[in-house]
Parts: sequence; structure tokens; C-alpha cells
Amino acid sequence: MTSADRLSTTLSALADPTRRAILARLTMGEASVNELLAPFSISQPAISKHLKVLERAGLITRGREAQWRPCKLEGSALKDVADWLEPYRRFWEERLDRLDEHLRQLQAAKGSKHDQRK
Amino acid sequence: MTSADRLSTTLSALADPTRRAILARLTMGEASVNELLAPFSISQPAISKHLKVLERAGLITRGREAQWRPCKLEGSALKDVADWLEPYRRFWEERLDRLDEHLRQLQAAKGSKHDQRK
DNA sequence: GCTGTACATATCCGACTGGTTATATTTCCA
DNA sequence: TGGAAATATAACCAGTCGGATATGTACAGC
Repeated sequence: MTSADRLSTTLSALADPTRRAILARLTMGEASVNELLAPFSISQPAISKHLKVLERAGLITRGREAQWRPCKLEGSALKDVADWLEPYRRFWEERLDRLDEHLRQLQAAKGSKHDQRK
Repeated sequence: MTSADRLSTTLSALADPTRRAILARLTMGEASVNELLAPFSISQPAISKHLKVLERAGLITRGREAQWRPCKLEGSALKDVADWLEPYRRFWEERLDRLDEHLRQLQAAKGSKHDQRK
């Protein structure tokens, strides 16, 4: 799989609120399928499918403990996303800079008036 | 649209290599549809669809200049992704791995890890 | 006006997605 | 040994996706 395809797989795995909720739960530690199922009103096979997608994307790994298949968060795939995102940082920080500049101009305009309250 | 849905829309827009390539091109400045089309061997309507997806996700904005519709990168949607990603950083950074492992061992030592909740 | 250019929209198609229910598999335990 | 629990797999369905081709719309310049 090419690097672009891997990133696509990861991002599309993340583009689902249920799967992101699963990842959020896993930040608190490993969990079984049933534990991950509990907060949702969907069927168990649906969760198993989500876990398969997350595993395929490298976002989780799975162990074996008797009849349990504990899930564990795997950070490295998220790092790929962060690394892709990084070069774009200036495009949202720049925006904030401009907003900040704008706010300072507003502030200056306000300060030049006698009555600062509406 | 809820916050989760907006993030899902953004992530699924990013989960396509063609759309990410379009964003990469736009880091070098605004571009027309034809300019964005050039590097790809897909049809013009296909690019228009991709641009619609990117616009809906808030990743680009579009102007009007005669018969051209220049596209411009919009960083704020990417910031949403970065903000979502940030709490997961400790899961890929090496420095905290030992602490994390330690915490997970403590958690495991508490036992009854796999109690069923239903 | 007329023509060419830039782009959007409509429609269709095959592949994929996220959900379901039903069933199979693996493992523990009484 | 046999049942219950945890999980996986199979089959199905409706909706979405990314592509195509064909056509429509808006504007520039002659």
C-alpha cells in the first residue's frame, strides 16, 4: 500500500463519529468488544466491523485473552495524520494572526472614542 | 450540523488523495478549476465534484472572477482536525511511552478488566 | 448577435459503507 | 459434556462515493 493510500485509509477510518468515540474510550485503557459496544445503540456485529476498520487502518491492535479480544489504541497511525497536517499549520495560525490584527484595530478604534460602552 | 458531524465531514473530505493533492496545490496560492484539473487524468466534472466536497467541508472557499471560480485554501477546518488530534499526541510521542505503559500496568493490576457491563 | 471558454449540473454506473439479522466459532464453567 | 458468553462471519439492503459522458449556463471578445 502506498503512503497516500495508507493515509487515506486512516482518515476515512477517522471520518466516523462512532469510530472516533471508540478511540476516545481507548485512551482510558484497553477494552473488550462488549465494553466498547456498551455506549452505543447499534448491534455487536456493527461494532466488530468498526473495529476491523480501525485495525486495518492501524489505529488499534488486538490481543487474545481467552474468548476476549482486547483492543488497544495505536498512536502511530495518528502520527501520520499529524505529520500530514503539520505543513498546513501556518494556514490556520495565519488566519488567527489576521483575526488578532483585526481585533487590535477594532480595539484601537474603540479606544479613540470617548464612550467605550454601547 | 453538530460538531461531530462537521469533523466527520472534514475528515471524509480529506480521506481522498485527489482532494489532498488539490489542497497541497492551493498552499501555493489560489487556483482556477482548470489549473487544479491539469495534474490529474480525470474529467472536469470529477474535479468540480471534489471541489464541492472540499467547499462543503469548509476546506476551501471560492470567489467569482468573470467565468472563473478561483479556489482558496481555508485553514480553519484543518485546525478542527488538529485540535481533535492534539489529546492523542501522547500516544505517539516516545517520551511518554514509559509513563503510559506504567499507568496501563497499574490499571491492569486493579483486575476485573473485562467485566461485562451489560 | 455568435463562438469559444470555464465551469456547473444531470444522469448513470459499479464499488464501497454502515447498518441489520442469522449463524458459526471459541472458550469458560457448572 | 453441554450450555452460556464473547466475538466473528455471512448475507443482505439502502445509501453514498467517485468516476464517466452529455448537456446546460455564464461570461469574454469579436
